[in-house]
Amino acid sequence: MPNQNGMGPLWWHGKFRGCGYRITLAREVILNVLSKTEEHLSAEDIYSRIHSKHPNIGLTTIYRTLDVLANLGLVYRFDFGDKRARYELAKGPKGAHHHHHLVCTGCNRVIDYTDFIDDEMRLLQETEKGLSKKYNFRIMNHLIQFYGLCGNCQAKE
Amino acid sequence: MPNQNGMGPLWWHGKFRGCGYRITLAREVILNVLSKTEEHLSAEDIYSRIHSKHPNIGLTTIYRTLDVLANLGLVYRFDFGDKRARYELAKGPKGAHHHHHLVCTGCNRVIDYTDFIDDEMRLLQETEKGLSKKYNFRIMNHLIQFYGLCGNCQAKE
DNA sequence: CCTTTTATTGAAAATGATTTCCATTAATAG
DNA sequence: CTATTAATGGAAATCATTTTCAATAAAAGG
Ligand SMILES: [Mn+2]
Ligand SMILES: [Mn+2]
Ligand SMILES: [Zn+2]
Ligand SMILES: [Zn+2]
Repeated sequence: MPNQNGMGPLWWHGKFRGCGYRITLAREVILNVLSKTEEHLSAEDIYSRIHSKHPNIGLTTIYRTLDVLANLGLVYRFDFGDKRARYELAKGPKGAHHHHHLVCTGCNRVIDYTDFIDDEMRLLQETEKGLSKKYNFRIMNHLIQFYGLCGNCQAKE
Repeated sequence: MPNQNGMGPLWWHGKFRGCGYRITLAREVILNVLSKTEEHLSAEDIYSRIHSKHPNIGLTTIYRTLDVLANLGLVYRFDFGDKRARYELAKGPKGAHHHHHLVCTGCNRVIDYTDFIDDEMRLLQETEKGLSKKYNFRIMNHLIQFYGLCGNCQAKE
């Protein structure tokens, strides 16, 4: 069983090696930051969380690494309307549940929710099946977001 | 009944006036372009479709107008992953059906679909109701997109 | 119509997230 | 340990979108 903590090959090393990618400090550190938060971090967010301990890891590398991770399907990239890409781990070793998002258009807060996810998934699956056939479209992924006002922002109305 | 063709107050004039916005040529023309296409146009797309006939309408105005229209809810703004915002009329006088999108990650083609929309809407409504209560979140809008490969791009695999 | 008020506009400059360049560094195969 | 070449960082470039500001033109009132 692949190690999940201290040393030894981590869960993602295999996938990396298999694709010819090298295991580097920057990549370790970036994945580490992502696996330790519930938030939806931007490239700069990650940079600033890393920078004090690893002043030699540049912002450019963060961008490049996030690109690699997104292509590998290890992270999801989102657009929550604040003009910068935000990322979350697709599925850490913790096995976080699949979820969707509530996005507040007032303050840009993002709430993860898993309620009704089962019904959603069921519908999505039927829909995917139908659409794949009708449009000859191979669906790989989906995005569901609700936009509105969080409690705070409703109060400020 | 508000006029929909040649002259007389158009369907959107009321909404505009009510919000203190003025009716201008640029706005007429931009809404006109949007109402005549099935495509999901970017600001520049609109600019180039207008420019030969109205060389005096600047790109800046297109951006500003699209902002106004989006805020009024007359157009929807989308991010289909090609690094530029794309727009479609929310509901022209033609009363286009509510729909969602299939987005090809290979060639960026976007397909409108309305299949299963009724089931989707039913689920969305229940979900909205549940989420509103649980998270005290007032949902105003939703986004559903499927990502994958269109027929052409599957062939190129 | 004519005048006044002020929203709207265009052109140019600024912005800011993301990318690209390129010389240097370091992961990995042998 | 050495060779190969992917990965990196810093500076410069990109490029969609926004801001600035002086000029223009809707709309309201006569
Ligand atoms: Mn999330
Ligand atoms: Mn559409
Ligand atoms: Zn809020
Ligand atoms: Zn395609």
